[in-house]
Amino acid sequence: MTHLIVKAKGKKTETKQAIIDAAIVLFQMHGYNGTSVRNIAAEAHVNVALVSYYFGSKKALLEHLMEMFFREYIQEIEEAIPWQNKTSSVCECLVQLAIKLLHYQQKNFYLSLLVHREVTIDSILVRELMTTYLMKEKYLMETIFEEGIRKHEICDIPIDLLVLQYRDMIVTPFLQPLYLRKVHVLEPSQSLFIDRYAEMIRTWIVQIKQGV
Amino acid sequence: MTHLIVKAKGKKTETKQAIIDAAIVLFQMHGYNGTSVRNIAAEAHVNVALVSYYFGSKKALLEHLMEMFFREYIQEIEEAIPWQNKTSSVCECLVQLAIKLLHYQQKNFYLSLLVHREVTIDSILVRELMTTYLMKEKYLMETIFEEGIRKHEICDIPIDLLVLQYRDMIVTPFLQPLYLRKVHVLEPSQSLFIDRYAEMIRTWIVQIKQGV
Amino acid sequence: MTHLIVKAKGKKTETKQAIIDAAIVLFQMHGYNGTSVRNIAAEAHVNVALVSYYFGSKKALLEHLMEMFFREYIQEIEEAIPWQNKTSSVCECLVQLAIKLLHYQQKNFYLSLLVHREVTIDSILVRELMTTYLMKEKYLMETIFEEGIRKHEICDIPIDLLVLQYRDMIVTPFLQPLYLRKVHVLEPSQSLFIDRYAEMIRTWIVQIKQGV
Amino acid sequence: MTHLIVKAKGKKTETKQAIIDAAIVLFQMHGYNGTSVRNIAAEAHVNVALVSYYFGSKKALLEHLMEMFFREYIQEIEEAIPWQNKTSSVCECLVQLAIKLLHYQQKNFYLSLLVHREVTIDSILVRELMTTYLMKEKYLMETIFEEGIRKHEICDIPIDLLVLQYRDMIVTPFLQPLYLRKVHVLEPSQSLFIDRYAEMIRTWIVQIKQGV
DNA sequence: CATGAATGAGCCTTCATTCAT
DNA sequence: GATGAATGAAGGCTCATTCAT
Repeated sequence: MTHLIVKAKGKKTETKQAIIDAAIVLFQMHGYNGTSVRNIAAEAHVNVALVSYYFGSKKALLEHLMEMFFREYIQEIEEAIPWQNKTSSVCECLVQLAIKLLHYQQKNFYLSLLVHREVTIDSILVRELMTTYLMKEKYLMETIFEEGIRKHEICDIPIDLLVLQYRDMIVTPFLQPLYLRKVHVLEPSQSLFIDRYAEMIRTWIVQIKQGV
Repeated sequence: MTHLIVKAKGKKTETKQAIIDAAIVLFQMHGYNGTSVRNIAAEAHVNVALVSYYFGSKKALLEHLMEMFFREYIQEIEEAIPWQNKTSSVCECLVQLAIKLLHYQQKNFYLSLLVHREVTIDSILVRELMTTYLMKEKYLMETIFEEGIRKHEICDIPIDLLVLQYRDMIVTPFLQPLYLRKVHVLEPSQSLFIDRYAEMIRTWIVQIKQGV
Repeated sequence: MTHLIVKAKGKKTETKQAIIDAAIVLFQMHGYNGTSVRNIAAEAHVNVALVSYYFGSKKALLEHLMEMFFREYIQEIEEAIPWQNKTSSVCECLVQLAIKLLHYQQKNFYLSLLVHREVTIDSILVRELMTTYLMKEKYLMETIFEEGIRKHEICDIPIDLLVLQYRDMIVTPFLQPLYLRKVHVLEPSQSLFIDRYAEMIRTWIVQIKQGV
Repeated sequence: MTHLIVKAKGKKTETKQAIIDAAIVLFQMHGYNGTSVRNIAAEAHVNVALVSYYFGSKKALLEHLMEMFFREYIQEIEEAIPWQNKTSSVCECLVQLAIKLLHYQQKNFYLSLLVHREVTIDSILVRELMTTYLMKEKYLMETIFEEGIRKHEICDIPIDLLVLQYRDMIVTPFLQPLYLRKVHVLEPSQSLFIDRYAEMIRTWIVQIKQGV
């Protein structure tokens, strides 16, 4: 009896996950509006009606994916704020955070792609995500840079521009992977990529450091 | 007589332009797949069939818009290569080019938005644009940086990463304007924005300059 | 329980059949290109989308109908080849086959009409049907006439022309029923028609018989 | 001045003829409903609006073509009735008429094709053509057969069936040319075809002759 | 005579979703 | 939980025709 329920629940989770995986791949590839619920169901080897059944609607499925992404993304940042790692310098902390976020996005490659692109479109959902997660992201990053400036580790450049540039470098590989791939022959999904790319970020941080 | 001909010709151009304008606004707002030909026709106050009549298909209309954008965009870069402006330094040239491209994108605000986002999706068209225009963009930018390094104006940092970062800063305001607007309270479409943003780019260029 | 399953299955078959019936009537009446999917759906009292749902496309629906017709049509011929009815003469066999085929077409009156007319238009589908079914029809009929000539029952007239003429007589009432109806006041769909028309075929066969 | 008018008129006829020719080819190939006015205009290298201008409507163009065909077709029959050629026998007259009509249709190959197929569809136009031309055709042919029976040249077989069979043989090559071409490897548009095919008709006429 | 822009209706197909089973 | 038939709206596009030039 218990076994049956567990199995049932297992099957439920399995189906739900299959839909999520399929949606991530297809949304990333063809965009939200370019992907049909039937495409997703087919890719997931699942009945069409189950998408509505589990997620309510196609839109709600997208929301679910985006929330998934941002929740963990923000958590990664929170865990990296400097006063939690008192030993290291702020600059080192910025480098480590960048690397963490790059790894997080690489691990969730397709999901990151779709989220970053879809955030580009103005909609109620996106505005909510902006105020909920991206403002928090900005706030947290600002906090780190402020700490760096306070400690005279970092030049006194306007903080918002520092954050903008910093975040940009972290996001770009997963917003324009096709550009990197085709034009720069860089493959953001490859593990070696981050090593090289982090070097660039490190260089940038060195440059904004207070000249000795 | 002449007047009549002009008027007649004007009507065609007028309709075509109305469709283009409407398409730019709507594609930018809801994405290509989120915009219907009927939406465009309605926005342009024009009969639905005229979209097919003038552009062949919705897809061809998008292609037209993208080609429009890139052709002039590349031209702006070509006109800015340093040995055409012998008086100025390479670094100054890079700043001037950045400002030019920011202005070009600001002038074609919605068009830039839609192009940058749509280039994010893998498709035959996008791959063609990549090889036709974006590889040229990269080549031209590389040429400038190479000149800078050759002249010992710029630190010997890997050129591809310099280009990547440089282009990033130029493109971001028009790829993620919503993020800038909502999170950073910056309005990339405002003329004041460029003044401030250019300052950031200038700072970055100062940082990659060969220390004296 | 069984009842429910039967009913469920019945509903699908019911809808599919309604579409088929409606399509036959309308294709026959206004031609394939003169009939819209909406016309068919309306005639079948069924949602428009179900035509695509069950048959994939309007074209595939036509193909389905034609295959339906020809499969059984050829089977009727195969069952009538003389050495399966050893008792009767070849000539009698030809008469019987003609009557069988007339009855088959009369039973599937509208279907026959549409098939024969649509076969008149050059297309990939039609070419396939030609090589798959009509060449087989020709081959089978030739075999019968050959047997008749071998047995000296039938005059030694070129076989291809015999087949052409024979098939013609069988097909015409269902290719030009309007002509028969309006000009000759013959109604090929009436059961009496075949009796009379078969007499004509019988006369023709008597004429090609070896004079005693 | 006169020259100009003549030239203008010549151009008019030229355009009209180009449309007619194009329409015949395309209607024959893809059917009336499968051909668009734009297809015709393109094939004729003529502006779209001119089809409506010269013929009023697409339907009227079809009517024009059909009338064209039937008017001359009937005339061919009228010129062949036996008492106008008193020297020859009725049977020979029937053979000659068949050959004439085959030649007429071969000369107007595509036109014949389209007319015969389009007559297959029930419509007001077709019903009019039936009563105007095809009933006359039947009447004229009956007259000839009656003469043959009266003169004891032809067996006393029901006249309507004789006419049906006779007309059938004449029309079939131009109603089902694809069938003849693909299945029987006969090319009704080739001049040699008629020689062979007429032999078949001759044989048929010999068979319905009063045995001596 | 000829043009081509414009129209509104219609084409076939696909959409996200619902519902009875 | 899962199925697949069913729905009504909307998708992109083509149609025959008109009309100002």
